[in-house]
Amino acid sequence: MYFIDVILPIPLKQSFTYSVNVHEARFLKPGMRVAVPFGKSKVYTGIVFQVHTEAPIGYETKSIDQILDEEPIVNSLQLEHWQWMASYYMCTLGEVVRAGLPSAFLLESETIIKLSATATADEASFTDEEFLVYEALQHQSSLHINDVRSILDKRNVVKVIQQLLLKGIVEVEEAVVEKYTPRLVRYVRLAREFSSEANLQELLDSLSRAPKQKEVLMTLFMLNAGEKKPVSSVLLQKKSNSNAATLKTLIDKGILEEYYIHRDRVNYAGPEGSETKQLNEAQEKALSEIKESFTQQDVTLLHGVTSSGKTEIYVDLISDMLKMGKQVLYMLPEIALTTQLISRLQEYFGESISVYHSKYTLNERVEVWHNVLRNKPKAQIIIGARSSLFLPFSKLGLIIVDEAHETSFKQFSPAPRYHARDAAVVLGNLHGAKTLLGSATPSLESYFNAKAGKYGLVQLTQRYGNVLMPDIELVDIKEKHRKKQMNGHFSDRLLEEMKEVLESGDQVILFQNRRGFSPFVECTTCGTAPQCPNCDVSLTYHQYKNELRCHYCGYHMAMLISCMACGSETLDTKGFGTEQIETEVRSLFPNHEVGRMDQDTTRRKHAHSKLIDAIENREIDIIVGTQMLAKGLDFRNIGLVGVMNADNLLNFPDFRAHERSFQLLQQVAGRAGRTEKRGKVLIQTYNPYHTILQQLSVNDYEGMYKDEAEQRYQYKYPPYYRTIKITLRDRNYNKMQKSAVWFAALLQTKLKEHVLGPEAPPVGRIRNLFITNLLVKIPRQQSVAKTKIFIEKAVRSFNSVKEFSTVKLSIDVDNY
DNA sequence: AGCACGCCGACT
DNA sequence: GTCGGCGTGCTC
Repeated sequence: MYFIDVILPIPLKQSFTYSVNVHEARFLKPGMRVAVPFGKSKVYTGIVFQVHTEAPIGYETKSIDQILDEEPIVNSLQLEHWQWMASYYMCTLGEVVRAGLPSAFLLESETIIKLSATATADEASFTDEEFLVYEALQHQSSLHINDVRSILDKRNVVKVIQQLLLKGIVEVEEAVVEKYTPRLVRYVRLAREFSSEANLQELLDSLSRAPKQKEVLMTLFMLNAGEKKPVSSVLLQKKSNSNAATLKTLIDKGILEEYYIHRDRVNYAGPEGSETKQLNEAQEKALSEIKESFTQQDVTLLHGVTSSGKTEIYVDLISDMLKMGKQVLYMLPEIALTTQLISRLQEYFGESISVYHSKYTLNERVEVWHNVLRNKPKAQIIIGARSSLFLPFSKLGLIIVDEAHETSFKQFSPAPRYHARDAAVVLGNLHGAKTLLGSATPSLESYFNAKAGKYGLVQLTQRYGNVLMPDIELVDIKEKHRKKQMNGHFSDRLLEEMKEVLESGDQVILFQNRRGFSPFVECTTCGTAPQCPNCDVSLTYHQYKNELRCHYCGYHMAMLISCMACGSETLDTKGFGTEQIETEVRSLFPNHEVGRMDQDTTRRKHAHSKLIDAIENREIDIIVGTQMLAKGLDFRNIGLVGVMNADNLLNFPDFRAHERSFQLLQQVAGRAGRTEKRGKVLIQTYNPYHTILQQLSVNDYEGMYKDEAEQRYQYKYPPYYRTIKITLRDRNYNKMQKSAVWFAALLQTKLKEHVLGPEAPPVGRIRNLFITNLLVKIPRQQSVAKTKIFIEKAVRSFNSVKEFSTVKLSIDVDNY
């Protein structure tokens, strides 16, 4: 007897054992996919974890339905990495698999019903609902569960289907559908029988009265003569000025043959092999320091100010790796994955690059996966967001984590709640590869690790081409308000500078941080703001659709005409987001083009790049935007950056608010003055004497680091203490509260004062679930691994309490 | 997590 | 009297 342990993409700790026959056992290898029956009626796709002969005790194994791969699609290094991830981030392997595999690899089980072949319908015996389904099947050969749901207009349709099954009217078919369909390109060639000279001549003669067809053939010969490349039907049509009909006639006559070749969707046909830019002295020095550091350390932090030319250094390191035949992973925060950077790298490496992130379609992602798996030439360098760390690399030599301080490298939900920067370091170790963390404003943790000697540290303090650091000016808007020198949200200083820059023909960026300060609607009579019915938040106002929307659950409604509480029509939109700034700018500068860049305006797939193009082509003079503006964009003619209000950033209730503000503001500032002129940055604030703003204005990262580190030490926060956040959610507030208190008490038996909470989060209810948090702090000298084992044990106890069975518990390791 | 099974309130 | 609510237990 042979068995396989299968990882299913579900949040259950165990792996599942199925029986296989001897042939299957010989064929199957870890990393292949199998379709297996699960529970009463489901079919899941799982990954084979191991093949063995030990019969499990306590239950009967089921046998597998189907083997889905010829070769493993997941290699052993990945499995090892994924196991680390599951254990470190306290989640299941199944959850890691679900996050790691393109969803097209995880086939879905879909219940499909069909009219039974032997059906002898006794329509009189039908209930109304049964009749509706029966009737629908007269028009459609098969129905999906969801179709039945919409036909009957209710969720629970299984009973109806069961009745129909019982009566022998319908049959149920459990079908596993392969979602991935490779894109095929049609090519044509001359049929073999005409390959001889004589036959060909005869053929051409026979076509003397079909000039169009002859023309097509002549074009085909011409194309073939040039290069020995296959000729696609599209190309042939175009070159010969013919149409699909002519081509079809030739194929039907048997003169041409059509054939299909699978073509990768993701391909680039740009110029290739540009010479590496000559590095300047500072870059050369940094490069050799990095190389030196890599002889001692596996991880090196490159701290280089904005536009110091980090990318050129990366390019150098990457070419070294390619020469050694190693793969390179270049990770970026999703938001920075702009065409700008990608095309820049393509100039150097051309076709060796593949891109991988969530905006790509399922098919594209499957293709990149296969290319990496087979170590294809075009998959030597992968540029991707955090999920690219799951790709089937076999000989990774270097991982670059660019903008390594970005918090979007951390996944917060669903599980696995991993930090891609940290997971990359582990992945690097597994491959014996080096990891380079690049940042203009390193996170405190990384800088701390570098200072402590855990990582190498290389600094680059000069901007490329001796461009000066921007001149940062703080504007006290408290005073400006007092002196009545404000025009809406604009101080006189900001307006002055804007005018000057616009007159000189340069562009202006206005930065408005929206976070925690979205526009909402308030009744000026009674002060009521419309609330989301499912979450504890005010609905936010979206001007472009004139509707109210909840950011947490997606609930939306048309904008109200009168107040729901008092009925008066004195509704006012409060708070200012980018929309309002945009409106104000338009009326202040009616002769200039204004563009807005935020989630609303860039939601559609190409909206983002269109906007960037418009800015680069200087079709837009003033750009109003959110954080999006700060990341990975490289504009040439920004004379001024205005920060509308720095305070809502600084006052954010999080222990990293100061660090984040510094990082964000410095990045925004870095957008200014990338050419010969020195850029100007104006920061409007109610509190110009704030230490962070002062440090920012003189570009004092080191000072900021010292102050912040001191604070973290004082208040027992990372990097000095590690933290694990535990979240409890339930529909019932009291149950949620009670369970949290119970669980906190259990944790405290061992972890004592290092268990904080329960504490309600800023938004205490989302999607009708009440939420509370516990925080476990782990001092340096305490074992993180042991603490996790203890927490896991506590979770098991928690789950065995019946009263708490509906409470949802989730764990976030390193929740920062 | 899904999903089925099973036991109590609000309607035809 | 049924439909459908959601508590409970299970998945190889």
